[in-house]
Amino acid sequence: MSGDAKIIEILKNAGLRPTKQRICVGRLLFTGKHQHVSADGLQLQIRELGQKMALATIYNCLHQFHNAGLLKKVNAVNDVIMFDTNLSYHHHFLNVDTGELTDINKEAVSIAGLPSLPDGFEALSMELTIRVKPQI
Amino acid sequence: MSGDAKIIEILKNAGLRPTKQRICVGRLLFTGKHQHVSADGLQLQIRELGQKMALATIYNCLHQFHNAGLLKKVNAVNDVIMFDTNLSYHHHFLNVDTGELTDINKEAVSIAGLPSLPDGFEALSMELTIRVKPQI
DNA sequence: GATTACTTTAAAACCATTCTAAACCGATTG
DNA sequence: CAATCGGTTTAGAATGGTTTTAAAGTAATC
Repeated sequence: MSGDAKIIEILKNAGLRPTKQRICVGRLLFTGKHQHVSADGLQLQIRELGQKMALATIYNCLHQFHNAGLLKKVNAVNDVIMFDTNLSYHHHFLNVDTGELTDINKEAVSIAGLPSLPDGFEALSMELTIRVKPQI
Repeated sequence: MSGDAKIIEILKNAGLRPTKQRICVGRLLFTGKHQHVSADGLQLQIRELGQKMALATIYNCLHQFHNAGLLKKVNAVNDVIMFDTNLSYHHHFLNVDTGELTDINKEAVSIAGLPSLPDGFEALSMELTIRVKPQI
């Protein structure tokens, strides 16, 4: 697989051994197209490729990728942890029926006049979530 | 308990029978001071009062109060569902270490230029979450 | 090629939440 | 007052996403 070279490069740069499993997950995630994934959803994708991987391994991968700064963690929705391959500052529509997330470009929203932080705290990130549901 | 009259009134207006348990939880929640609570945290408070209540009952209460519009549901944090007695539109600081939420007055932030919703969807609510952590 | 350190895995454990089915009110009626 | 009837509470079991464990497997190093 020629495409794997790029994935292996990404993993090495992140200080992660390019194992078979991490390459497999990386191939699904680092496609250039942003996406929101859960461990469970990934396992389904992997199954569809005719492969199999322990759920624990997928969780490991996702957390390692996250710690390495390759993924963003999105607030849990419906009890499921979601990861985002879009690392840039942006916001989300949240479909409350399905838990599906859709990116909102940061240019589409302007947030002004931020409040001062509580004493002794520093801000890590900020995210606007707009809860939506299908019209009846 | 004279203070209970007000709670019973709230429950009746919401179409809920004023049972011992719902009054107990209501007394803790509808104090006039806004707060963020979880089922588990409430059970601790109740224990400290020398009383006891099944966790399932507390969950029931919280969901019934929420359905009746007496509580807002806040996005789960650290796998725990949080309810907010502050029903007005506002935002939150989220202490990522503890999961603790702090209100941000809506006046403190101005959000402009909202994006158009996906086709066929309607917006339910919107919330800005600023993740913070204690400075080292 | 052997050693060492890290990875993966299946299975068990965990833990917040929900479900179940039985006991328990509390109001209403005869 | 007793019988009844609907909603309510409860302990305990079940659920389901996530994490841990300990053993087997694999990659890197010498």
